[in-house]
Amino acid sequence: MKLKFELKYTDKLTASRLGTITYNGKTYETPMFMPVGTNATVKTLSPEELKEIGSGIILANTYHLWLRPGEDIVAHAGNLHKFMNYDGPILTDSGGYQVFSLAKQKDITEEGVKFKNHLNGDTLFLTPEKSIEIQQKLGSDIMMSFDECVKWPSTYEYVEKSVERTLNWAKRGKSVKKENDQLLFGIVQGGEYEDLRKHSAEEIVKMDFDGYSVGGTSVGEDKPTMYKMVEYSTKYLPIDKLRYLMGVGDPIDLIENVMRGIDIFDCVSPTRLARHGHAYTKHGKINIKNSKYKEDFTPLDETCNCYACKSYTKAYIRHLITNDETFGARLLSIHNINYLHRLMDEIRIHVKNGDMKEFRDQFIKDYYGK
RNA sequence: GGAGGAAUAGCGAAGUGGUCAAACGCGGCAGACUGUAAAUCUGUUCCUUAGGGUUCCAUAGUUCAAAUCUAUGUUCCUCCA
Repeated sequence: MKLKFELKYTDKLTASRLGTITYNGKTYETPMFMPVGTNATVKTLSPEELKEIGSGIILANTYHLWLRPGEDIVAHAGNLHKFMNYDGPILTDSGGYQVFSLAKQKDITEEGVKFKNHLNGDTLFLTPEKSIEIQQKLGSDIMMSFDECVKWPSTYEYVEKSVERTLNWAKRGKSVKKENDQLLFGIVQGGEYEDLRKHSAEEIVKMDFDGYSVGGTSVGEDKPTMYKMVEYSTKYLPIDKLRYLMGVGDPIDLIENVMRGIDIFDCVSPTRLARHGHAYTKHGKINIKNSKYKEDFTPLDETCNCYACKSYTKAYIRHLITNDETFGARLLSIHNINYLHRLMDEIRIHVKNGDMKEFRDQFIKDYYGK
């Protein structure tokens, strides 16, 4: 079944938007946060738990599923939905992030990217065509173009070349796409350079993708730079298509970037931080391993409605985490993803109310205590 | 009763004359994490007023210098009776 996006409302004071995604008879509201399940699982959580906390689209990763179990096995299972038992929408990243996190600069050529398989040392070669072919076999609902996620900072000269390469790759990927229900998104790159972002966005829009991503953020840049990168990108994107900011999930960044016209976000933070013992709360991020929680028999966040907060205390979760008990990671993952989903709920209300700036300022006071 | 062996920081364990406040691991205390090579990684962990001070079972020695060598004692382990 095909995923459909409808823009419902645009804020007058900011670039914030409200919309709906319909898929498989269900409607999801945007702006939305998407949990990451790289390896065809949102680490420690079942699909039922994800639905319980209100997850909509979730992510999976082309590169990792290509290596294991292999796209053919997923295809033999039916598709990714059947393989992992998730009937909500699934978005696959193209492997573009692995160009940033795994490849060396010299491994990147016009043709594609050479990887050293971290599992057995094989040399692998991923191209834009190959990435789309794998994603088609995986059967995700939203496929991403294969791009180069450039490290920050990078020189203008390097980013300029990289943008051309990513545009080329987008075209090549699109050319092998079959006519089916899968959507394909283009990705805007261009580093922190306004004219390169503009060029990247305008050219990618000309290719007419089903939606657009802002890439190349959350690679170590400071927040003002990230926000600029987003602004330089979204202002050249068509209003009626979904806009996805890749890899961003810090609570304040969700608010700031909704205000800059983003509809959907993904980030590993809630689940990784959970496994490392951290919880988002109304009053900032806490480290449950800190000894001050040893005898704290209150919930992670008094204002939270999640399963972990309804039934368990900080002291107990601390005990689980310090003993490497998986249940602790699961409780914190439930809590953190739920926190981001509830934050998006609030954001939607404030977009509708037209008071996003006030909401942002109050959030900063509560979260950072200033 | 006899014969061997061992005692090192919170725990385990290296070190067997100077480069030793003492490797390493665990535990403890903190920190980082952004389209997940991440249930991972980093720092720190005798005391300190930051100048130093006090350590390697105890005591007495040898030596310019001892965790390291000697003597005695204490405790523990193994084997034999």
